[in-house]
Amino acid sequence: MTESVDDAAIRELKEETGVTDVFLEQLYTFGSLGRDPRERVVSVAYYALTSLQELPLEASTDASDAQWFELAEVPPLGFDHEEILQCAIARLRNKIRYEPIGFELLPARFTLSQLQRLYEQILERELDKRNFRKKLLKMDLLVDTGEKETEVAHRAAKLYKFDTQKYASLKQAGFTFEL
Amino acid sequence: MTESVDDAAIRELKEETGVTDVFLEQLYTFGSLGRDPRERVVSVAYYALTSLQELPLEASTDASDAQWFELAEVPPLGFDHEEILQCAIARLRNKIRYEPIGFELLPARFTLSQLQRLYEQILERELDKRNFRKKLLKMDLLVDTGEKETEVAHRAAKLYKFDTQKYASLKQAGFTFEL
DNA sequence: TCAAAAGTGTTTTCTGTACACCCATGC
DNA sequence: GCATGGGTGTACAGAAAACACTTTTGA
Repeated sequence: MTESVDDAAIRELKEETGVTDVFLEQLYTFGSLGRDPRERVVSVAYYALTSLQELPLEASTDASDAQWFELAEVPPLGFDHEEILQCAIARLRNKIRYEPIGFELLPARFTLSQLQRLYEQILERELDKRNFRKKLLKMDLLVDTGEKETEVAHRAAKLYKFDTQKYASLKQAGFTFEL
Repeated sequence: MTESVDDAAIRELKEETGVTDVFLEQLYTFGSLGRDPRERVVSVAYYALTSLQELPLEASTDASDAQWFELAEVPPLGFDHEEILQCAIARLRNKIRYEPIGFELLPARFTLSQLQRLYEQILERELDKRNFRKKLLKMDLLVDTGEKETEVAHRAAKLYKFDTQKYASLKQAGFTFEL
């Protein structure tokens, strides 16, 4: 009674996974009859995006019931939770095409190849390396941090970060991020 | 307890406005504290699209509290209902660009000019007549009904209808409607 | 010196945009 | 015959797509 639905989502995410300060957005409200055979339940589902590399330690190591799975390896889920998951994936696939949410799934500094692999996995198709770089760099929303990868057994790639401020002001002015 | 949230939306819409059998979609769930100062309320909002021309008679004439307004003439709304309305408009503006929901706001048979005016009003910018027609007809989703407008004081325009079947199968095959 | 991924330009094709006039109809 | 909106094609520019080799680095 004293907590907004958004705040409840933030709290639950933290309690179950230890994850805080990430992209979190309301997904959909599931309200069909019989989704839980025990009683009538309406669920306001949320989804969060974060980078595995930036998970808080406790999230990956503590002994809670929550675990991380590769999408292809998610075990059978209870109730209508498979439907909810598919709904979230559909949202991500749509949204990533016209909003820069891909960056939420990467560390703050990332290489262009990481970014490209991310898009390829989510969109489930291959992208041309040169065209991909051309397009993204032309938007002028990626900042070269001057740093490079370390501990790789090949030529080290430049690390970029996403210019959130600049995106916000461009968006204000009617610009649409589009891949 | 015995009605799904979707069904409740369908029922409410009918009770308040007499409108049935229209596009109806869940919009967003509003769950902040204090949205209703009297008590804690979580609202699952829905929005519907229909053509004024196809409204059932009782909807426009009966003496219920519900009324139709031009968007620019909506009076001050209670609680956070202004926010909800803006959310619906934002959804419509986004969605109309990549899904064929504009047709939900027109009669089953419509002219290309009607369609263009609709898009211009929702997107709030002018479109070029020739380019608009070229693009839409090229998608091959509009069927010429062979009929024409009547009772107009100028050359009568062809009436088209949207090919829902064809769109469904194209969509299946990966096609995306885009304006 | 080899393996592995980083990085880089040009050409061709397609798509979007700009633009102006004749046509049909009712009054 | 005139006012009103219906209907049509072309030229140009910018974006998307196709495509292959050299560079850097650690092992």
